[in-house]
Amino acid sequence: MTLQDVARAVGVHYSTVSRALDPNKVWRVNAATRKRVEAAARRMGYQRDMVASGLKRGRTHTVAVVVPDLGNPFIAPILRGIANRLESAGLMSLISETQDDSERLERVLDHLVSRRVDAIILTAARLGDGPALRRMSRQGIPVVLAVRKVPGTRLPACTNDELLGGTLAAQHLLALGHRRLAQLRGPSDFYSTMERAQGFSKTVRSAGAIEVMVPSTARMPTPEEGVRLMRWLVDRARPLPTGVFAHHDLMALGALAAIREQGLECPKNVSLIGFHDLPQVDRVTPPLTTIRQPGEELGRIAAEMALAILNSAGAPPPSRSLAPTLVVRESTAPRGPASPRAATVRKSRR
Amino acid sequence: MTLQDVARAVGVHYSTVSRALDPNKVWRVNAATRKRVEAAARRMGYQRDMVASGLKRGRTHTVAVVVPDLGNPFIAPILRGIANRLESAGLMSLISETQDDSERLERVLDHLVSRRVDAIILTAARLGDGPALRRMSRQGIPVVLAVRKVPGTRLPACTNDELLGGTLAAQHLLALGHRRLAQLRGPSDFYSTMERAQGFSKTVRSAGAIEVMVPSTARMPTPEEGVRLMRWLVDRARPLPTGVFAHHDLMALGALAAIREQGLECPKNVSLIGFHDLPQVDRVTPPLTTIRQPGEELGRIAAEMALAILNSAGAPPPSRSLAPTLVVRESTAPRGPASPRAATVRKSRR
DNA sequence: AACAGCATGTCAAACGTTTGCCTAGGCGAA
DNA sequence: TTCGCCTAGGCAAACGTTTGACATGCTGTT
Repeated sequence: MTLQDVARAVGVHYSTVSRALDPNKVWRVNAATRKRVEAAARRMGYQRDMVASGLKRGRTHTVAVVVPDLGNPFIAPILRGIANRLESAGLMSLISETQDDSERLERVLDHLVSRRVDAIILTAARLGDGPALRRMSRQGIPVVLAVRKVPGTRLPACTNDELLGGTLAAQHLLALGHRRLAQLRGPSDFYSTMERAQGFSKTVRSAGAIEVMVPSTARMPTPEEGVRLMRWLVDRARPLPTGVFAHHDLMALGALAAIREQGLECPKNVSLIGFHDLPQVDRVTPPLTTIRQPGEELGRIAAEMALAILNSAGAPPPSRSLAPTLVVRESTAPRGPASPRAATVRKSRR
Repeated sequence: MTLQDVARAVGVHYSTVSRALDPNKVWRVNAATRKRVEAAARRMGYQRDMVASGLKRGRTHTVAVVVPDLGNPFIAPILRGIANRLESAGLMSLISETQDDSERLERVLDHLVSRRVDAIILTAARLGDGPALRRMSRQGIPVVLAVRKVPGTRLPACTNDELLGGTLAAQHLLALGHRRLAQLRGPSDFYSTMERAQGFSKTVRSAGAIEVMVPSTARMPTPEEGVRLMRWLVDRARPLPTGVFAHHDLMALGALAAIREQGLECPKNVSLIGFHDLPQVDRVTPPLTTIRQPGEELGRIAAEMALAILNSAGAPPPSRSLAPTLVVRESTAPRGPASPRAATVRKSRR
């Protein structure tokens, strides 16, 4: 079923059919023939071959979405935002997972230039991804960053306002009266980790409160790493901070388990605040106080930035950062008097 | 950067370059020239244009993955299984979401034929999707079903063994001594709902226990619908069943809330078992007993079925159903003596 | 010496669109 | 009538690959 077939049926040249079916070229054809062509095309179930069209026009109407980990629940809404926004513009999303592996990212990117995707949306880049991305730009493929920017590149990015996120977390804990705070940091090669940490620390410091530094950061944002870092705090920090900010809800969930495993209670002995507002964290015990990131909107805007580049072929759009919001639930509480029970437990561990 | 460019650099005809770079045709070219071509190609950073190749060969190396709802957490692992398996075979996945809307599915499918995808993997079809799928088959595009089959089509499917899932749920509750059971069913136009319900009912019946029928089914598998159906049970079922099977973890989560809201306790007054083993349901209170479906494997196998069709161009592979497993946690417990507290509460509601 | 057979390359026609350019009328103005 | 303009449509050259058919030169056989 090609233009030829339709043309034969109508009795015109196939180039006429092509034009009749192209909204941008339809003025070149008589209204009456257009009608006939449209009717025939519909009747025969003709569908333009986007592959041939892509070859000729150099536009595949395809955007690659590269994610580190499809299993991470906070990716899903972003993907959704991207896919839906693109679809409404007639583009589709080609997805691929890098498993947070730089070498795999390089392979994937090469493959994508081979597929002549119109643009690449890279979610959750790592700090070291700069060079690979520059290669793409040199090939002329626009790259848009979502979720995490990578410094040292001029790429447009749509991110959370991580600084604000860290600040909100700190402000909340401070407002509850906590004076001794700590954070369980995410992987050190995430840009987001740097900024979140900075927002938090700065706010704590300028309020004159104390931040207990956990020497290590998470290797990956997982519950297991949350357990590990929280255990360090419970084991080594004297006195125990009463307010803790975990850089990822999954880590917070792990921290919660670690707290319990040491005979402590949240929020009685320690208030805990997470990040992302993943689905179901409102249903754990205690329901998690967290910083909500607007995932779907983030994806939508990243897609819009990509579209803007494609349509204007001009200057890259400015980066945007979206404000996260504080969601107060029950894992944070006003600082009570020092708990004798906690003291006992701490002693018992030496 | 085309074959031409490389050819010029090496001093051969571009068709020779094409062959030198194609593993299936490389025997047609001298080892020495092959080396020179490869070197030049690498040096110049040549990447075969898959669009042109796709046009010529009629293979786009692209498989469409159609999902109902990217927000549903049990989709993510499936997507992952598919994407990774396809990628290891050199194909990529084009995703699109239908929002469980049949009309939108039709539009998407049309678009996909236009893109000449090699195959379509449709996850979570609804019972009414048959005709649209038949259209695809007529166009010659192989369709593989994942997660849910649609009866009345001969399409290969990779699904859970839903019958077994329902059976496991019932057996577990029966083994705990429960004699009065109920299920909160999923949407009635899901094939999975039918089978799960049947597996459950049959097992209950043949054990001589009683199934209290909830007259309504969920409109969507959401917590809200879980609340609604569970409320019906608590309000209207006399005496209250002590073992309840929710067809989806999200519904179970809702049911949990409904149970609590009525002053009852899980698992003391009612044992609750879910389905899917979504992430984090082991961290709610009480940790949810559930039926685990092998999501990633399910996706992987669906992808393999698609690949099998593409490679053999012959008979469709047989459908497969994967065995789910029972994951016992703390939302189910042996039936205790009738709880006086529960009785009180029930009275207080009249 | 003639020739079959083989190894290696080149040629050119596809694949289905898009699009710049050309042509054939029709029309109004000079 | 002649000219120029306009509209509508046809023609054919791309886009970058793939691949059957063909050309060339060489080897070994008779």
